[in-house]
This record gives sequence, structure tokens and C-alpha cells, in this order.
Amino acid sequence: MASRTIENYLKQLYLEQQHVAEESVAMGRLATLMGVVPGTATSMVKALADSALVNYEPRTGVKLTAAGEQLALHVIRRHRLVELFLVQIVGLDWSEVHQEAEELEHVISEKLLERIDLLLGHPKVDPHGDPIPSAQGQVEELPPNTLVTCQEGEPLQVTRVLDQDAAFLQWVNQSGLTPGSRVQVVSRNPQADSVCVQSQDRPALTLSTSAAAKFLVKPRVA
Amino acid sequence: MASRTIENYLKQLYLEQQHVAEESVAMGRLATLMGVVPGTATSMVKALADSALVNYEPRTGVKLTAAGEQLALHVIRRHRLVELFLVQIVGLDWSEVHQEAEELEHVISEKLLERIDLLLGHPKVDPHGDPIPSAQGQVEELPPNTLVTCQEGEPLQVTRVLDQDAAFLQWVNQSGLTPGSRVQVVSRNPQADSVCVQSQDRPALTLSTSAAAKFLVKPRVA
DNA sequence: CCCATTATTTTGATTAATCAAAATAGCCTA
DNA sequence: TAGGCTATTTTGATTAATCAAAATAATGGG
Repeated sequence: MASRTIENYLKQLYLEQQHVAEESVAMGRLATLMGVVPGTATSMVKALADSALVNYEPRTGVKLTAAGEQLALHVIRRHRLVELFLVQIVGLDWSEVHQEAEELEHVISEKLLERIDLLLGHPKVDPHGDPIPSAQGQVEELPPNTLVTCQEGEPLQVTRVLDQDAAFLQWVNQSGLTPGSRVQVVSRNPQADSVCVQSQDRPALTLSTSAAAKFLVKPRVA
Repeated sequence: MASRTIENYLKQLYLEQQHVAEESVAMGRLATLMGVVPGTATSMVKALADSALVNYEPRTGVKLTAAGEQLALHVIRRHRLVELFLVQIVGLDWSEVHQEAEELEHVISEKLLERIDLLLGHPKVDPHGDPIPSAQGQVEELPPNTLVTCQEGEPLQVTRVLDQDAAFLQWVNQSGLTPGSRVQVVSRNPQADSVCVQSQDRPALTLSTSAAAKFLVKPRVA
């Protein structure tokens, strides 16, 4: 069985790959996510590569293999089921369950996990709206909602930006629509072919429908 | 915070001290309980002694300090509350919860623990009949039941033998009334000053009231 | 009272995960 | 194209927990 350190590296890699358009994750980024110095990430990733859990390109980055992704998905399944369990059955507040699940995800037996899954009625999403992978490691890829397809006023979080053009991404940075930022659609105007978006505490921002379609979003429960 | 290894050493020491009449636990015994070679136990115990969690007499044995006992009791509280939670709320079988609790006891937050305690209505004993220490580390020492004071027919487990005489202990070994064995009182005869006891699948056994009083027992829930 | 058996302690290595700091590679700019 | 900056990798140490095996102490029988 993978150590909890390995499980955490795989999990972070999976989550990072989700909303980073580039295929592979840079070592520095991984080190930051894991809260270790870069050298530690390098040596850990080499070990993961030896176990065929990741593909590692020195000086370029790291990417999960199919096996690594499966393992990551199982950890994420545990995490998200535990979160929902703690909210629904135990009655903790959804804001405190992430930290708790961070530990529990590594120690819960398969048996207990499936019992929890049953108790919750095989749920599809966790309290944050994130999808729960199946026991077979399949994720219900949420129908990719964008700033164009989502509901007006719904609290959202940007998950991914589908355009790699540098100038575009620079503008994204300035406008505060980077992955992770909290946004909501204020209004749409089909005649003007525009979408008005509010990002965090910034002034509202109007962009074209085609530009808005480049932003994948997910529902936010905060 | 103590590592989970330290928590486990302290827990084992506490449990062992419970039903061993001698004050201190021998190193070899501790090593066996922890599933490590004797040398490992020695070096670990030295570290515990440096942290003032145990008193260590080289070549004699080890004994929890007040601080060590407090820590042990907190671990045991976690363990037993988790066990009861898994049976009552999650619906696992009482036979499988020990293993599960063995892991969970180290990672559950104080908050979650108290929530579970509340959910269960501040219970006094776990599914095995073992008392649950309070949040302040107080144990309700169960009134010391013996083969003389318990109910006839009640399923019991021997917890302690109060006579250190070697010949007596040898006889205890032969008769199968060692700590941990499952017994029940078949009948008592005040006139004959005797107690008839059945131990596991052995033939029933009759001993004097004074001999029977040397056996501490606790209720068994199997 | 000495020796053999047994329990315990020492010693020296090992493994996983980490850090600090030096070395190196890649890339961009002047 | 030559520096120079930045990200990455190497190298050498460290810590916690462990084992194997040698050394040592205690105990009990002859």
C-alpha cells in the first residue's frame, strides 16, 4: 500500500492537473503545493516514477500515469465521501470537514468506506460540489459549465481557462479570472453578444460570449 | 503532539499495567505487544523516559508516569468512543471495529471527537464493555467484580489475578483462568463455600470462595 | 558459588521523508 | 552570443523508527 506521503503527492498532482492547461506539473509548483523544498519534490517524484505512478521529464515536469491517476482517484474518493459523511451524518460544518478528511482519507478501511457510501446513498458530489469518483476510479466529469452556460447569479469558482495564448492569459491575470477565483455572472446580453461578470471584490467586467466560453466554472458552496 | 508510535506505546503500557499485578511492564513483554524486537522497545522507552512519559528502570521494566497515563487515557478515550460510534451510528459489526479504531484513534480531531461523544450521549462504556475515560482523562474504574461477586451465568472475561504465588499461578495456567480467558460462573454453593466455574470449552471447575475472590472479571459482550 | 540460560541493552545499519546549500541547466535579454 | 536570472537537481545531513546481531546482566540449578 502507498504511504500517506505518496498518496498526498498523487492527490495534489491530480488536482493540479485538473485546472492547469499544460499537461505536466512543474516541480516548483508541486513543491509549493506539498509544502516542501524543491529538492524534496524532485527526489520524491523520482521514487514515484520508479513505481510507474508518474512520468517524470527532468527539468520539465511531472504527470500522472494511468496507475497513478487511479490511485489518486481512490484517495480523492475517500476524501470526498468522508467530507460528505462528516456533514450529513456527523453534523459538522462544511467549512471544517476538509481538514478532517485530509487525515481520515488515509486510514479508513475499504469496508468502512463502502459502508459510508451506502449510508449516504451513493452520492455523486461532495459538500463543495466536487464530483466523487466511483469505487472503480471513474469520475463523473461534471458537464463542463462555462461562464456562458451557467446560471446568472450562481456563486462560481473558475476551474480552468481554455486558451493558452500568452497575451490572453496576461489579461486573465489582470482581470482576476484566474483558476480558483470566485466569480458570478451578473447578466448576459444576447444582442450585444456579451456577458457581465463579477470577480471577487473587483468591479464588474464585461466580455464577449466567445471569450466567456473559455472559462470553465464549477458551483461554489461558500 | 505525540507521534502515533508514541501513542501506541503508551496505550499498550496502560492496558498492560491494568491486568498485570506487578507495577512495571517487562521490556520483552512490551516488545511483544508492540510487535518489535526487544532492542527497539528499549530505545523507544528511553525516549519516552526523556519526555517524562514513563519511568524506566533498566533491566527491570517500565511504568507510566502521571503524564504518560494521561496521554494514554486520551488515546483510549478516542479508541473506545470511535468503536462505539462505528457500531451505533455507522452500523459496523462490533467484531470489526477494533481494527478500524486502531487507526482512527490517532487522526481524529478534538472537535470531531467531542461531536461523536455528544452524538452518543456521553456513553460510559464501549461495545466491549470497557470503560470510556472522560475528556479530562478520568476513568470510571468499574467496581472490581470477582468470580464471587458477579452474577451466575454472566459471560465474563478474567482481567486480573490477585495472587502472585508461583504455585498458584502455575495452577491458574493449567486451569485456563489466565487473564483474558472467557469464563462464567456455573453455580455457587455457600454451604460448601465453593464456586463452580466454566472456562472456555474446558470442563467445569470448582474452587473455594477465597480462591475465586482472587479473580477479577469484567462483563464480556461477545 | 559458578555456569548456563534467558532477558535486556548496545551497536551499527537501514528506510522514508525531509532540509540546506551548492551545482547545474535553460532561457531571455542586452 | 555572453551573461545573468531562475528553476531544478544534486549532494550531504538529519530524524524517527526500525532490525540484526553482538555484548552484557541477572537468575536459578546443580
